[in-house]
Amino acid sequence: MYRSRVFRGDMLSPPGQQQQGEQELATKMLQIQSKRFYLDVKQNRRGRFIKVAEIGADGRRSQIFLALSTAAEFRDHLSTFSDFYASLGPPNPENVPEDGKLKSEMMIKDNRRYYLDLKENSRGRFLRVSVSQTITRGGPRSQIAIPAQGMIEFRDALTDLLEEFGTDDGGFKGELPEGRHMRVENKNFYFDIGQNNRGIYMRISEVKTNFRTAITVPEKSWARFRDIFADYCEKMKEGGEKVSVAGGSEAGPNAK
DNA sequence: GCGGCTA
Repeated sequence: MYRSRVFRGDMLSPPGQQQQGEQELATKMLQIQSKRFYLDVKQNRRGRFIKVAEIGADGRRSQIFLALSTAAEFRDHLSTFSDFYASLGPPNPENVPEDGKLKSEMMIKDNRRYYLDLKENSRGRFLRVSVSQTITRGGPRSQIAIPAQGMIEFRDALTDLLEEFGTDDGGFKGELPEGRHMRVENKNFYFDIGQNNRGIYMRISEVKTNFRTAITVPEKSWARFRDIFADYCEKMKEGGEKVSVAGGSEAGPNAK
């Protein structure tokens, strides 16, 4: 069983107040055995996605993110996995496959790989979903385990959300800002906005007659670049006396 | 009332 809510008003709320322009469009909670799963449909400027959070009985938390298109793929896999699970006999302690993987699938979205493994251990059977290419900065682990008995319930909840919000990831679709050119004395700078499978970026190129170099700045960090730049502008305005810009956590080329 | 073979 699950409970659900849909937020209408939040879709219209100005970006920035929640999670830096991230809106929660709907949420469902399902209790599967000792675990709770939260399925949150969210949206930011990159598009729509579902955050799946697993809360263990002890309060331990892990979560994965799925683009809506990937969530749809996952939903279809869940049907296949639960069919397969239903066809299985009782666990046989003698006949365990390598690493206990009864059935596996993989999904790829941009630079992420999602591994779906139906596994079994002494506690029973479960579907492990793990995500590779994850920047693990002390955050929750990108891996969840759904008890096999709950796969159908999970699929149905996912289906409800996908029926309401569709399977279109949305986000930018080639509507990136125009590039710009700036000339400073004998130097030329170009600002180009691009997009690849890792996301949106700005390419800043310095072009002289026989010299060209460029840096690529992920969209995620534009604001921080701007802040640092602005900070230096301020510092230089204050006068040439004690010019010292607090470095903070932003490391220079010689910092360790 | 869990619990999912590490970094």
